[in-house]
Amino acid sequence: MPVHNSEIADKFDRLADLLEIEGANPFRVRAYRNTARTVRGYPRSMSDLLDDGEDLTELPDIGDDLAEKIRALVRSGKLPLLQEVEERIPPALSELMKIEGLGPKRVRTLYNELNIKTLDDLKEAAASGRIHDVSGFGDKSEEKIKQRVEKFSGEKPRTLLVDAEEIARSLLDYLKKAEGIKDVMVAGSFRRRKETVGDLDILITASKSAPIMDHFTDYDDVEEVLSKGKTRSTVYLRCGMQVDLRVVPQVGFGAAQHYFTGSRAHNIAVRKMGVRQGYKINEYGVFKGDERIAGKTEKSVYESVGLPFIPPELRENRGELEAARDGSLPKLITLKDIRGNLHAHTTASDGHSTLKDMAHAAKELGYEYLAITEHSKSLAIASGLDTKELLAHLDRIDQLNAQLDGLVLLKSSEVDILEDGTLDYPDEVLKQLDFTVCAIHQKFDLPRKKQTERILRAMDNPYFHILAHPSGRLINERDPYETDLEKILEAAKDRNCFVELNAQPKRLDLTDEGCKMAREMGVKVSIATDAHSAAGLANMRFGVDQARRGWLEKKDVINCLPLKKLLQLFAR
DNA sequence: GCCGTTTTCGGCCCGACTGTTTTCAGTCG
Repeated sequence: MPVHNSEIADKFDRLADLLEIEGANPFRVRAYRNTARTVRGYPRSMSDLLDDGEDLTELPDIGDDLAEKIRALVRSGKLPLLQEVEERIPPALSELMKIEGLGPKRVRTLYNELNIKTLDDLKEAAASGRIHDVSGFGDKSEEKIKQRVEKFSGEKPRTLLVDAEEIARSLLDYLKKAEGIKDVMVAGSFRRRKETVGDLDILITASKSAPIMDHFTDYDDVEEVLSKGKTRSTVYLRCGMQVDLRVVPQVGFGAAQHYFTGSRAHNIAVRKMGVRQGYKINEYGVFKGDERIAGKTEKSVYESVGLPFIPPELRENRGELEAARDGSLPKLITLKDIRGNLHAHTTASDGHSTLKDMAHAAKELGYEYLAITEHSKSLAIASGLDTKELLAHLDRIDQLNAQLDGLVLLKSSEVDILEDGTLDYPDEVLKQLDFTVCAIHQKFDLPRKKQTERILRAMDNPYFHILAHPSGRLINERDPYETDLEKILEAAKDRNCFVELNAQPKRLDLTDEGCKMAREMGVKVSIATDAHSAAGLANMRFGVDQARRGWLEKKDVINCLPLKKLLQLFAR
């Protein structure tokens, strides 16, 4: 069983927590946290990289020492330094740091003064009123700890982008009614269009800030006000989401947008570039000494360090700064580039809209084509069609096509990839389709090697065209099944197959990193909604957002092609 | 612990808010 990147990252995070509590060199602590972040976000597993003989010191912020620690961890599952530290101080102290308002210093104090080692110890100490006497704590601290330890339920959940949009929309409508407000926008990972959002960062310019802050904390959905100041306030909404609101002067709005859009890693890298040129870049502008030299717009911030504007979706410090520097930023795909949708269901299998309604909805969106991809016979739970039903359905599609003007329905199917890698219809049926969308819907728990081979075998079938939702994950609900994406992409490249970026907000599968990998390997992507209703076709924009995060351009996406060219691609 | 168009040593992003202080440390993003 290979050690996953997430396990490696968790261990380094815990090591950083414990060392921080011990009072270790903060920069060394940061180095471990950087490692955790780098490893967690890396598209290939450390285990694979080592197997391929790659040099881990090529990764950002990883030097000889950390490369060796990762290597040992992958080989043995152990991080000896962490074990050493855990013998010195109680491992559960790192859990305590997850309580809002408790950082390394205060956790250390509570441990030294009251021998608090676990969440239960903390709960008990707060309940029995022992905390407010500790130096540096008081009545308010004790009361907050009491409340927060009560409500604490582990990791903070991240909200799906689609849900965050709904929350943000209501809040923004409300905020816009405040007196003296000029600009309002949501920054942060929301603006970077990340698949999930941790909290909302709202940025406002206004003539006066105090009325805005009052208006904000008066919002109906606010459950708790965490802090409230002149330029920044933070609240929890009833749904559990944290919202940070900042009021910034208009003259530095661009700098503020840049600062609060992040990502942190991107910002730090940009600021370092500024420092090298003798500038200070913060949320108020770009400064040379006391003189503001830029910051009205984001473009001016980038220009100050000699770069072109970088779209928010790329700001993850995954090579966008280097690309910007040598003029090779991708010209990212936009929703307008999409000419059709290659994955949709109707009432014939498990969809909720009729064939006709789906066709009309697609036409409304200005599409040239819509592929009808009902489930295949093995997927009984989704009313998969047997051969006879499929052929009858194809006839209905032909009939409707004869009546349609300006939109072509493509005859396809979401064909199950069976456990042995065969497809769920015989070839003589498959060849009657314009193309196929093939997917795994059962036996999610095969070992990685077997699951990968299953997909490769399926791709050997000349009627295989697009691998649908390549990982099978449902965000926050179901983990991806274990596969070797690089091998799959290699095979797709060899066999002229394609991978889907499923645009359902819960799937967004390929991931952004997966898109980037596909692009780099020369495998083209189909962005498709997997719509189960006419309304579901509108999810395309989430797919495009994710594609942009994955550096995809119009030319990387097959459903940006006109119909004739698209169909040529399917001739394997 | 990492890193280098000032550097193989000496830096490492930086400002707002809170609570407990009595001038600021701790936390957070």
